[in-house]
Amino acid sequence: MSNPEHTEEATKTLRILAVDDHEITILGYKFILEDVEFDGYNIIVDTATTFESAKKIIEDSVDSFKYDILFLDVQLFAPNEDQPYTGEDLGILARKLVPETKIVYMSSFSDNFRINSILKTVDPDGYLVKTDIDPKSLEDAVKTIVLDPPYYSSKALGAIRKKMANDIELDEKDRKILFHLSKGTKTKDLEKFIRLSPSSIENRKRHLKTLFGTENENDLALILAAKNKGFI
Amino acid sequence: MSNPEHTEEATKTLRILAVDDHEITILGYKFILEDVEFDGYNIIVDTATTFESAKKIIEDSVDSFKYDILFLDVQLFAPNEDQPYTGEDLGILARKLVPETKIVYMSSFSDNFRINSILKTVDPDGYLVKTDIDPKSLEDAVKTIVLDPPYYSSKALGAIRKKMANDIELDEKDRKILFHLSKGTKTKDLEKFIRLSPSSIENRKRHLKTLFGTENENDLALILAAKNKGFI
DNA sequence: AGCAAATCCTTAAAAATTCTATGGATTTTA
DNA sequence: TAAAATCCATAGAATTTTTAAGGATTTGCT
Repeated sequence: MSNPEHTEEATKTLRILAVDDHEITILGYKFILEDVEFDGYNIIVDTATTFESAKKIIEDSVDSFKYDILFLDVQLFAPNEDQPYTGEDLGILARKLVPETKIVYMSSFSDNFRINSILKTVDPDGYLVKTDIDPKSLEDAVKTIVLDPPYYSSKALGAIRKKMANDIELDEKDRKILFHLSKGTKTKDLEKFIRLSPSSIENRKRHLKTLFGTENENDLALILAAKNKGFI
Repeated sequence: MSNPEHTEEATKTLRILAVDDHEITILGYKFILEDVEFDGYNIIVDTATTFESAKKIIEDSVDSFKYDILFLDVQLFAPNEDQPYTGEDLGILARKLVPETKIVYMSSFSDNFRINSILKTVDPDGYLVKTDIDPKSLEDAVKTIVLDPPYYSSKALGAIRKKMANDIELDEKDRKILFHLSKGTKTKDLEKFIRLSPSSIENRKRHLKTLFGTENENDLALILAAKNKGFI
């Protein structure tokens, strides 16, 4: 279990860093979290609104106190301004720098592809879909994450459940095909993202359609079925 | 959501069938569950201690009232008396007969292989490892399962987390090899369970050992590593 | 210790699967 | 309707998996 520096009984401190590009959201977390009654802990919430500033704060913390929990927004930047780094990258970085620190993700929607990816690359101690969050559940989350992780919010659990219940097995190339198709990439352009010949891509697409029970239907039907089963 | 037959406001009834081969365990559930305060529901717990009796009760219920929740013990029988049917079979049956009924599993230990199998074949609305259960968590479980399933107890979530965080991909044959090896089956006897030649099995075993980082170690090291990552 | 059984490892050929290029039919889009 | 994109079938190439056979090593048992 994470072990914050503290004197024996007096006031134990639980240090949290919340990273979200919306200032107002951060204020919400800070307001709720610093109010949580939890086993005599004094909860302190620091904040950051950009990848760079969060990175700096975490790096600085390595040699002094370390944070007990990191709350990371999955979508650190607006999708159109193509910033190179996301919340996922920040989590990967943090795992290296401060492995004992618990990491919790928050995302606006339950994007299955993203959830699956983060569960593999970061294996966070918690995953909260924002619409699931209210003061009480956030409090539950903090306690569970400290005492007996992981904590997954209801919608996150829904995505995980779908994935676990699935007996369709896809390899990396299949997943990439589905992902890029769902982003609107045209079949003929897929070869730029996936190291396969156009005809192989077509073969795999046809194979995917039989797997998902959308034979002789178009690509839209395929990606809808894939979404439905939690792959995208 | 499941909709038990009840008159408008008066007393809504929540019907539960608990199946476990240990009488004493059932009494525990009954005692706790019928005491739960839940939104004006009157909770009734019926019980069964064998596969056959449970099957009969469920079949009979199809044409009258239907149960809202089934609590099923994973290990319905002692492992030595090789009864043909397990809690998993009962769940599969129930899903067919009464698809609206919520199904919850309880198991004595967090056997990853079993959990993974049940999550695929039955996709239950809840999975509780018995050592995680106390009156409060059981109450939470019932409420969550009725209102917003699924509910997975802490140790079950641990197993699920391991699985989701894994990037090792095994096919059915690999999984069978691991499973039978872990049961003590000798390599030369594996071919009776898996449609492969002895030399293929050896190849796959070697491949598995590299995947799990136990190259040049014995089979025990392999199955320990596989257990550790949640595959067995 | 010593024997037998089981496991481990290599090699090489057979079998199966996947990839690829090509050409043409069909559908979608502008 | 013309052009572009998608869909589908075929067949040879490339890759991976399976299989058989041999011997080296380890394990289990008396």
